[in-house]
This record gives sequence, structure tokens and C-alpha cells, in this order.
Amino acid sequence: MNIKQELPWDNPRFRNWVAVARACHVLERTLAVKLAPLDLKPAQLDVLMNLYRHPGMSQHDLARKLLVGRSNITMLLPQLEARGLLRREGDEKDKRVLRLSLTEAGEALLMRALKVHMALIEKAMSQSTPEQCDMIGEQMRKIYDVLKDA
Amino acid sequence: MNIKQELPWDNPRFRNWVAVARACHVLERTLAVKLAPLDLKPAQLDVLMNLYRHPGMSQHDLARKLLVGRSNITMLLPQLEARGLLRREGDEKDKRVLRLSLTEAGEALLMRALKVHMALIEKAMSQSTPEQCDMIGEQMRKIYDVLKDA
DNA sequence: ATCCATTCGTTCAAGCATGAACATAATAGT
DNA sequence: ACTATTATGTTCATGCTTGAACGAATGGAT
Repeated sequence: MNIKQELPWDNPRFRNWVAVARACHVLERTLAVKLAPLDLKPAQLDVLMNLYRHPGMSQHDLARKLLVGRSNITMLLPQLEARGLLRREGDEKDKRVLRLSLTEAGEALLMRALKVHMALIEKAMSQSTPEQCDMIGEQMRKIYDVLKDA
Repeated sequence: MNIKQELPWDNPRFRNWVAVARACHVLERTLAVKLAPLDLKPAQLDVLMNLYRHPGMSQHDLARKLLVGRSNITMLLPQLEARGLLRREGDEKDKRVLRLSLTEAGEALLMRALKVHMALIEKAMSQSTPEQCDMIGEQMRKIYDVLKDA
């Protein structure tokens, strides 16, 4: 009847999730350091990546992709726009939405940043076999699906 | 020789890591929502958990455990101390360090918060078999070890 | 004993992210 | 056509986190 027997640290799921969170945390922080020479934050890199893959998306779409609030996007974009990395153009049909796309400079910087990002992820995941890596991704996508509207 | 063949989204390691980051992000945000009724943030829960497991630890030790700066701890603790959740007592031998420990109220609140945290993790990880779960934890610990001093 | 370097905790300014409140534009119901 | 509802983006106040600079305490070297 000891309460300690039910404490989380004895639960494999808990301990293993803590490991996931710590790995995420340290990789995010390392990425921030490695990205500093490009004067780019991880959140800004996420923006560039999404605009590259989905040109013409709206700020609302971008916010949902990044799992952040719309106001966050509003605060984030002007810096990148002022640096000439992206364009914001009003939609003709729906005058509320702004269509986002990368400039040449934006794509160029993205490619340099992706090299950094890829190298870091390669270093981190090189410990795992391809099968393990795929399994991890698969499980994580399940977790996202379970939680995304909870 | 198409540059796109080297783009990250074609790389399994990259795509799978993105899934990890997204799962982490959404779980962290969900935890914040579920913890709101207890007037507790995820970062504060991390503090209580570590003090429960390592009573008497210093602020510096706590900062390293949580992977945050020392100043963050300084900003975080007074709120919890004012709520009577923890104690800060000066060390006799080394007058620089403050020894941290939970109060009764702190432990009580921690137990309630842990129920919430555990339920969320159970929900998230219930999709995985115990073997998969352990493998994930194992790989994540490797990632942490690789990156922790990089 | 006296420096010198190191460690621990604090303070402060800056940058980010958030959510509520708002303005404008589009849409649906009548 | 008219109103009510919804959607997009912005503004603003708040809180969190960080890093640099600081003061106090410790330990080591000479």
C-alpha cells in the first residue's frame, strides 16, 4: 500500500517519455546555437521550411502547421519580411488573407540553414538503425494524432 | 543532380525527428492546459518533481537537471516559495548555496499534478508496446548523451 | 596571509510566445 | 437586402526564458 509504488518514475512509459522530452529540449537548444551564425532562430527556420514546401499559404495555415497562435505569426513575419526573406501579398478573392512565399534570398538562406539542421539531426539519429528510426517516427505520429485535438 | 534529392523531407531521419518534435510540442501544450486547474506550469511541475526526488539539492544542481539557466531558477522559485510549496535554506558549510526541499503542501500538490501528468503520458504512449516504448527511451537517451556537451 | 580564479545566486534588459480584445472581411440564414 | 455568425490578421499586456554583468563566498597557489 505504499504510495511510492505508483509513483511515475517506476513507470516505464513515464521514464521513457522524460527521455524523449529531454532529447527534444537539448536538440532544440543545440540547433539554436548552431543557427546563430545565420542570425536565425529555430522558430524562424520552421517558418521558412513551411513556406518553401507550401508557397502561398496564409498566416492562419502557417500558425496551425507550427502549432502556435496566430498572433505569434504576426509578430514573427515582419522581421523576416524586412530582411527580404519572404513576401506577403493580399489575396485577390479574399481580402482578409495574406499569401506568403519565399524570396530568392529566403530560399538561399533556407538551404544554408537546412545543412546545419540536417547535420545535427544526422548526428543525433545516427545511433539508431533505419528500422528503429522509422518506428520512432511512426509512434510519434500516433501520439500527435491522439493529442492534437484533446 | 537535382538539389531536391538532397532535401531533408526526403530523408527518413529528418521526417521522423520532425514527428518527435511535434509530439513533444503538442504534449507539452496539452500538459499546460491540464495543469491549469492546479495553477501550475509544466516548468514548475518539473521543479517539484526534481525536489521530491533529490531533496536538499542546490539551485545550480536544479538548473542543470532542468537544462535551463541559473537565472531561470531564481525567477521561478520565489513564486513557489511564496505559495508554501518549497523551502530554501542556506547551507551551513557553504554560505553561497541554498538547499531546496518540498513542504508538505508541495508534496501534496505534486501528487495531484503527477496524476494529471501520468494520465496524459499513458494516453499518449498507450499506442506503443512495452518493447517499442523501451526502445524509444533507449534511443532518446543516446541522443541526449550525444548532444549534451556539443 | 594574500591574490586569483571559480562557483553560486541575483538583477536586469531583451526577445519570444500567449491569449484576449479588436477591426475588417466574408458567409449563412432569413 | 439585412442581420448574425464566422474567419483572418493585428494590437496589446502579461509572463517566461535567456545571457550578461554583478556581488558574495570559496578554494588554491604562492
